[in-house]
Amino acid sequence: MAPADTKQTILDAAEELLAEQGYAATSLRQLTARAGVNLAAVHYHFGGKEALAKAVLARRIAPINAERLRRLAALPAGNRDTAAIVRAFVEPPLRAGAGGGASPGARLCRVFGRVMVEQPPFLRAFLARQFRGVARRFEAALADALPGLDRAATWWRLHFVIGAMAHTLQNSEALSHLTGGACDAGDVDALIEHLVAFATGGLRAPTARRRRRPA
Amino acid sequence: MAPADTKQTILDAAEELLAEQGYAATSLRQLTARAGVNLAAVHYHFGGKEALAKAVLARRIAPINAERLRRLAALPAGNRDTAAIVRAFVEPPLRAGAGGGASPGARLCRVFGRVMVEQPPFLRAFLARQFRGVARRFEAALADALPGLDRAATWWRLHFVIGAMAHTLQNSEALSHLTGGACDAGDVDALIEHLVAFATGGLRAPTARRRRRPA
DNA sequence: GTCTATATAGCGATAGAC
DNA sequence: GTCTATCGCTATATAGAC
Repeated sequence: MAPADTKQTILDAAEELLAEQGYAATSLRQLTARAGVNLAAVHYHFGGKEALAKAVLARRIAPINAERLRRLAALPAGNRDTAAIVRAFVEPPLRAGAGGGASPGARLCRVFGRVMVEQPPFLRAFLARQFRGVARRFEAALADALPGLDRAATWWRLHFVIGAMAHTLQNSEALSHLTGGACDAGDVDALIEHLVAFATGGLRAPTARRRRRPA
Repeated sequence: MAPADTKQTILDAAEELLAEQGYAATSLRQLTARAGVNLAAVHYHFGGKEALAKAVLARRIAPINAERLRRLAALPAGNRDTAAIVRAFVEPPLRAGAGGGASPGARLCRVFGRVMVEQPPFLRAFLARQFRGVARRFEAALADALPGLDRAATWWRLHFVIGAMAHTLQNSEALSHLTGGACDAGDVDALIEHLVAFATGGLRAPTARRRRRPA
């Protein structure tokens, strides 16, 4: 096997297993067995398990976030179209790796949803650094498009959109099964339209007045 | 230590660690050290690590789902108040264990959000069984309240609400930090109002027409 | 019911031959 | 760059004394 291939093979297998099982539950032995490479190759090429996980994430996150910012910047100045902002935010990760639009791509990008919720301690700072700038820019764009919303509400709602997206990246196949196929996890286009419609409606919702605490 | 106390102590420590680290990353040694009990006591009282995890989850999920169904049943017949349905769904888990409403309770119920996304293989069937009935009843209630929505859209949107809730259970402290305290994860009342307003707006949003695939 | 001691297995990581 | 062999450690689980 050519040297460059080994590194890519390890990255691909790691991405697959991280998406399926998460970081803690995936062992390097299982990974190298599936990839058909030697155990020591992981340490030679990446330095260890933690560094490998960061490499897997960086390979996907960087282009996704670049694409998000590119789409956000392409919106007209003074944009008030909330749906367009949502679309710029959720479409790049949902389409990541989905070259064919079918399930193999869906599996590839699930690692994204997985690590967003697992967050092993050593990844927390790494992930926060990767996403903080993008979150700030989208929050600002949403605040401009929705001037009636105070900042706390804007942040909370962006947080909810991220949650809906992450949960979908992670669990949409279970929903396909539960609904007997009525919700098709492989239909990325339909999924995106459903999510954009829902998120836009949620972001535009009137702010609730504070309720009294129930007794 | 009295016998009954040992079992409870183990459950409490397990819940805490599962919430913080997840299933795979938590070892029985770490758990028993924190609980101040012997390693063998876990196997004596529960039979093993997997059975312990199921016991931790069942202790919280059963009363939460019972309370959800109780609140749903308490709504008037022919109910069209989407917000009331959402509230019946999200308030029990968000308030679970939050006796004081402060952060210790928030920590207790995070295990809920954690396992909803981690899903070790042996828990998948267990969790599906715990939640399937509740999900079906709430989907039916939403379909009644929102007759303009087709079934696939109703299921997708319920799925998004679950995602927003799970992500919040799991990560709201990170949001507190990111916003410099403007979003206070310890303020359960405010959180619930934000989530209910967002989810209701998302559920009521007009269904998107199908877009053409981008080139 | 609680403890010590241990069985059995798997882990990440590394040294050193090739 | 790739391999074998292994170190040092931790994991879950259990046997058996008390």
